[in-house]
Amino acid sequence: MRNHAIILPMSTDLIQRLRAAGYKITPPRLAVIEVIQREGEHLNPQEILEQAQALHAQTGRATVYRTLELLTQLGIVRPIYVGDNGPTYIRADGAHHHLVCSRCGRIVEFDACAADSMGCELESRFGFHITSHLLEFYGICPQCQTSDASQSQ
Amino acid sequence: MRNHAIILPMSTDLIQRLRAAGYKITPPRLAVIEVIQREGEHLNPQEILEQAQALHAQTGRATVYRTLELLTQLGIVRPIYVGDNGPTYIRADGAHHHLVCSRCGRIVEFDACAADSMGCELESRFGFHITSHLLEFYGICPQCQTSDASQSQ
DNA sequence: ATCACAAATGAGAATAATTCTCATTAAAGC
DNA sequence: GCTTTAATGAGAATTATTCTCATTTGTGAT
Repeated sequence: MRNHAIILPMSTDLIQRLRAAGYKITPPRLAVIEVIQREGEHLNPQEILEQAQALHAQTGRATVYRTLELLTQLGIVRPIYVGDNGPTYIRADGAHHHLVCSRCGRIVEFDACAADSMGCELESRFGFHITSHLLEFYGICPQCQTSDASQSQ
Repeated sequence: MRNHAIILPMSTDLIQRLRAAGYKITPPRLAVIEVIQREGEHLNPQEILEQAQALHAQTGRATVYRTLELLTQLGIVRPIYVGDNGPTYIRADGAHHHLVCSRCGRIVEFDACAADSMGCELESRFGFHITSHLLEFYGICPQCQTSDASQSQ
């Protein structure tokens, strides 16, 4: 039974990176990568499993965890924890900017970010090759400011 | 049996905040707060439990979770996820700046931060009352840059 | 100080999330 | 096509977290 039947219009460069690092190109890995490439942001392991299974039915849960770990190692994806939910995965390039309410968990995303310019300085200062960043501000949202102090969501 | 026996040189203002929000001041809560005040950063729930039990022996695990949730709601502490470990708790004031290696998980902390100035702008733009922030850059550390691509830790 | 009441607690059960184990499969290079 | 070895899926095992419920204990009123 051939599984190559799935025609994935995958970004070939990611496959190259996997292969270059000595990893095999397998249907479950392709499925997970495809899911993240396509749907992208903030999927949790369960959701990634489900969507990967839509592409490659016999994909197992353990393999999804293993693949996410591998892709994280390779700097392709990254777990992110926002609010009180478990991890969700995002592409490890690009930036994420959140405004998080400590009281109700409400999250606002914003764009403009002074951090971009900091990247260069840090690169030379610490020798890191920086690929992305996360900037989160915490505080109390307008709604929670006006309502009673001892409430939730 | 009186449990008030524990003399805690606690910052009274936190007690005030708890009381003001209608919560009772109990030995386990005092113990957890004391642990975080004193030791402060990056303790996980297990460690917080152990240290709280050193202050108030009969403190239960569930209560630690409940107290951490409460303190998070009140904006006193905040869970933080760094590397592949579970949550650890930090005081919700002040800022945290990390440089995280995607490959080996190495973490470098840095100080200077352009984000402070952004806070004001965001406050007026979104109406949040901002109390702290987290800025994390992700990339590859010097050590991992020089070593082979397919390695870990 | 005592009382009444609701909130908070501890113990352990229940659940959910993640990791491990191991026999089987299949990708990659020859 | 054949060999080697990494990768896989299934489910067991483990770990972390939440829930349940009977009991205790702060708190404000008396």
